[in-house]
Amino acid sequence: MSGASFVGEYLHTLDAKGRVALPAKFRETLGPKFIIARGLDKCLFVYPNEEWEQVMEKLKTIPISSKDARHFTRYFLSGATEAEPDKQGRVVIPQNLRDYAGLNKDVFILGVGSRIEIWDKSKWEETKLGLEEEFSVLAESVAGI
Amino acid sequence: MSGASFVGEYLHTLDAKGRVALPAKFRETLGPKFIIARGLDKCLFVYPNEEWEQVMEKLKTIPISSKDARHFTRYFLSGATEAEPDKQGRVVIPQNLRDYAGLNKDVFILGVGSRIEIWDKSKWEETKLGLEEEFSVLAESVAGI
DNA sequence: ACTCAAGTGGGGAAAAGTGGGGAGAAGTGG
DNA sequence: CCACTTCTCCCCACTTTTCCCCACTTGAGT
Repeated sequence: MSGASFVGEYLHTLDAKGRVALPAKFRETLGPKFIIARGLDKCLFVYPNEEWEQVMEKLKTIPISSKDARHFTRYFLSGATEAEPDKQGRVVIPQNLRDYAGLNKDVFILGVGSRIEIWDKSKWEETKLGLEEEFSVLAESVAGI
Repeated sequence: MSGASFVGEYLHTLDAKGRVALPAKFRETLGPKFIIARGLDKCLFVYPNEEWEQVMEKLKTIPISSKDARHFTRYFLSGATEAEPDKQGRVVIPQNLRDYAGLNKDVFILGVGSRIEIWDKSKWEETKLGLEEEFSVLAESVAGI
């Protein structure tokens, strides 16, 4: 059932107009319209529409009367954007999202199963170094892989 | 099905006449007429008509016998305005609402799912700073994203 | 070596956002 | 009831941003 399944690591560039080309391999699965939002660990999450619907469903169940919930929803949704790529397969990343993820010229685009992530190059390289060491440890704690 | 779904963050200006341009992306969904009301956390809520109907439905279910409820309803509804944008897509924000939200020249307009919010620039920036730190914590507790 | 697809850069038309003038309606005082 | 002021709203004009399109570069495959 669960639709998309992205994998891979791509190094692309953010041009002067704030655009990045999405990896060709991801385009078909993403479809003509999708969502870019603030993600955990200061990267951006890119969701195909179906995945986004599910996230929205969850958010709707949250009562507006809880202050934490209101704030979370506000922050999360105001930091999201509906994107559609141009003829060359590029999307514009809005300024606020670029700031959030600290994106400079070079960015990594990662396939992470049901979503895609966009990272600043150096930030991902650092993170990755850390992960390499922990990898086997993590594998055990996460699941019985 | 579930109607509107606003996302994004836009920095616009309130001009000398008390007008703001609504983001072009929101206009179609909002339609030609909509409601602006006092919102929670000292910002303004903007609802498309359908969403407003639902809010009204909820209010009706509140027992009039509760004093808190009466006060809330009174305050909430008396501060609401029906707005329709001019040819340029701008709406006038009445003085009482401007006061309530402490709006100055620069305002942020946020898409928050079923509604839009209007914030004074500096107030939202402060609020947002606090939220950035809590984001990962809230993400876990609120939704299993 | 040639071809084709993917990624990158940039120019220019169109749209979005902003500011302000002026006619008409509404409110106020004589 | 009329004259005056004030406020609202409709429209025009300017600026900035967006996005659509064309062209170049690189690298992989045949």
